[in-house]
Amino acid sequence: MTQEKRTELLKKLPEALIPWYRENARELPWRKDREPYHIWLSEIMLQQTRVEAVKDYYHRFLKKLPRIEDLARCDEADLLKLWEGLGYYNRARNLQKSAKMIVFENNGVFPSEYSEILRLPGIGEYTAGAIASNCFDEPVAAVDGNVLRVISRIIEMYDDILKPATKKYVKAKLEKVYPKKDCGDFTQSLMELGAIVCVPSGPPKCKLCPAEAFCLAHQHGTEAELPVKEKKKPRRIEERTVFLLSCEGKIAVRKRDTAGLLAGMWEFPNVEGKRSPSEAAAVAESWGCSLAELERETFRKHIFSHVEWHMSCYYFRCNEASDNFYWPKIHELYSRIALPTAFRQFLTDDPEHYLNNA
DNA sequence: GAGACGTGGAT
DNA sequence: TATCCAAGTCT
Repeated sequence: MTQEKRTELLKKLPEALIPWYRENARELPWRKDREPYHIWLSEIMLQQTRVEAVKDYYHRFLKKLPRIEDLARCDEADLLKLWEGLGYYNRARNLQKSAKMIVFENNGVFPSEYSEILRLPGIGEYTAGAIASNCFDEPVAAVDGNVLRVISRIIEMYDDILKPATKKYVKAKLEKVYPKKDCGDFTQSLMELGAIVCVPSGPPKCKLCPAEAFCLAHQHGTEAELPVKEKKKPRRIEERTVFLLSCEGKIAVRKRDTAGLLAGMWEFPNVEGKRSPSEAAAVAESWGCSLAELERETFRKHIFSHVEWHMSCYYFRCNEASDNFYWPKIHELYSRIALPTAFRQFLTDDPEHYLNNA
C-alpha cells in the first residue's frame, strides 16, 4: 500500500463521515455550543478520562466558574476541590495557568489560531487541534486514541499507535484530506466513530459504519488485529503505612511534595513500608501525637497507572493535635480539602457516619 | 522517545 | 483478580 493510495482512501472520509455524524452524534453537555472556554474545559477533562466520568465534573465546574475570568481568579484550593477524584491534577493547575494568560495578557480573548492555542500550558497537539477545528473551523487534525484506532483500521496500518511518531504520521496524513469547511464536524465525526462504532474493546460494529465500503481492515478481516499497541510494563508495588489520626473530631492531614505523584495534594500522614501496630504507634508518637487508643486497622490497595500502593492503615485516637499536621474538623475535611481518591477511600461517604463511629 | 502522571469501569 | 484501558501532556 503506497502513501498515495492511503491518501486516496482517506479522501473519502469527510463525505462519508460528516453526514453520518450529524445523524448519529450523541448529545453531550459540551456539544451544546462552540464556546472556546467550554470546548477547552471539556477537552482537558476528557484527557485519558471516560465521558461518563466527566459529565458531572463538567457541570459542577461551570456552575462554580462560568467564565474564564472566574477560573483565572479563583483560589487554587477551590479549583483542586472541583477536580478532586478526576486525577491528573496538573491538568487543573495548567488550566488555571492558561486562564491567567488569557485574562491578564490577552484581554480575556481566547487565541483563535492552532499555533497560538498550542502554546498554552496543558494543551498539546490533540487539544489544540480539537479547539481550533471545533471553535474556529481551522483544518487541523485532533488525533486521539479514537482517531488512531479508526485510521489504523481504515488504512490497515500496523505501526504502534502509542508511539509519538505514529501520531505525527496520522495527523499529517489526515490534514491532507481535511475539508474546506465543517472542520469541527469532521474532527468530531472521527472521534465519534471511534467511540460508538469502531469501538476500543470488543468487536467493531462494522454494519453501522459509514466507512465499511472502503475500510481495508474490514475488507481483509483484520479488524481484531488493529490497532497495534505494545504491551505496557508491569506496575511496581509500594508498601506504605497510612495513619488516620483523630483528635476531638478532627483528622490530621498534610500537604504532599510539590513534585511527583499527587503533587501538592493533601494526604493522610504516611510512611514507606509495612509497619506492625507497635511500630506504627512509635511512628505516631515520634510525630508528637500522644496516642490514646488504636481503634481500627485495615488494609487497602490503590492502583495508579504506573504504581500500586499496598497500604496498611491505622486509626489512632490522639490526646494532642500535633503541630506537624493540619487538623481540619470532619466537615471541613469533606467540604474543603482536596483529598485524592488514594486517601479519600479511607473515609465513608457520609461525614456524620464517620463522626458517629469515630 | 520512554516514563511519569489518577481514576473507575469493562472484560 | 488481573489487565487494559479513556477525547493526552510534559519532561
